[in-house]
Amino acid sequence: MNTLYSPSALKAELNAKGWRLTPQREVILKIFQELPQGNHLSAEDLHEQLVGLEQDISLSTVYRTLKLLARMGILRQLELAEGHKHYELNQPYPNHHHHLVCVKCNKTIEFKSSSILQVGSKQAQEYGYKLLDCQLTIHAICP
Amino acid sequence: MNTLYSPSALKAELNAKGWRLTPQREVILKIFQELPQGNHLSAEDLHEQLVGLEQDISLSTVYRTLKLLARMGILRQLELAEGHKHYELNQPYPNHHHHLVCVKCNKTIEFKSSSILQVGSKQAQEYGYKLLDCQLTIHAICP
DNA sequence: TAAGTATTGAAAATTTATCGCAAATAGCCC
DNA sequence: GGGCTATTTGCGATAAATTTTCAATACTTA
Repeated sequence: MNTLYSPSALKAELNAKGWRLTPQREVILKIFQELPQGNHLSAEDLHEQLVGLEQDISLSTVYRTLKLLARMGILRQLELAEGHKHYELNQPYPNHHHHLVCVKCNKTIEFKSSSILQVGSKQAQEYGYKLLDCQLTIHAICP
Repeated sequence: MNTLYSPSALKAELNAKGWRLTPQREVILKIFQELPQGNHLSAEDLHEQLVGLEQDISLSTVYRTLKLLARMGILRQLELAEGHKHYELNQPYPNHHHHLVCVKCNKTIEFKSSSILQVGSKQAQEYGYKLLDCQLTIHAICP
């Protein structure tokens, strides 16, 4: 899984696969890196933030970039109960976490568990897959 | 999590919350109960199966029923990599399983892990949530 | 069995995400 | 640094998935 990405590290990783570092990609990654722990953004959320920052990035590019960064393992795609995908930075071990979601009110609680990442790594390894992300999602109803 | 639902058990569970047992809901649950292990259906898939069975259930009702049964904890909603939601029966312990998904080719492998369900139950309990479902999704790239 | 409310079907509307194409630009080589 | 080429962007159009509206129908309960 990923470590912390400086712009140049991002560039290296992109170029290694024939992709390019663009200002749009850099800005989007920066936003996720500066997002407070526990926050996550949908494509629309992100687009609005960018407009607020006077960074004019089209919605298409937002979608394309989110997909790309998730496929690189830099972002993780969350499927919470909101009906659309959310994204957050895919952080390595000590910050790696999972989600407990109330399907009624959509409230989401983060929690950590070292054993889950172990199970995930082991499974991926067993089948020879390259691990990108590993997330436990608990659907439940809050009191 | 759920046990096996007979039509009358389904009726009881529905009525307890002011909902009704309809032939549509009964047929849809039956289809999932007879689905071979490892299969899962999208709303469209299910609708096609129903048409094939000469069960004329509208697509709206299919969507509504899938959502309802998932919220009751009878079905689980899977977010694999296909771009639309899939559903399967939410089975208790010995059949409870998780998914390893290749984000490139969409191939999905099921695997079991008793420890994950334990982690999930513990977390839900800790916050006083009523557990509906608990699934580990591993995103990875196949060889 | 009748009353009252939940549910259904059909079509329209929304929401979410992708695509095609021309213009812009990052990376690379000299 | 300037030019070449392939990648990326923005825009609008489009597609796909899901929800909503509303009148008609059908469960439940008393």
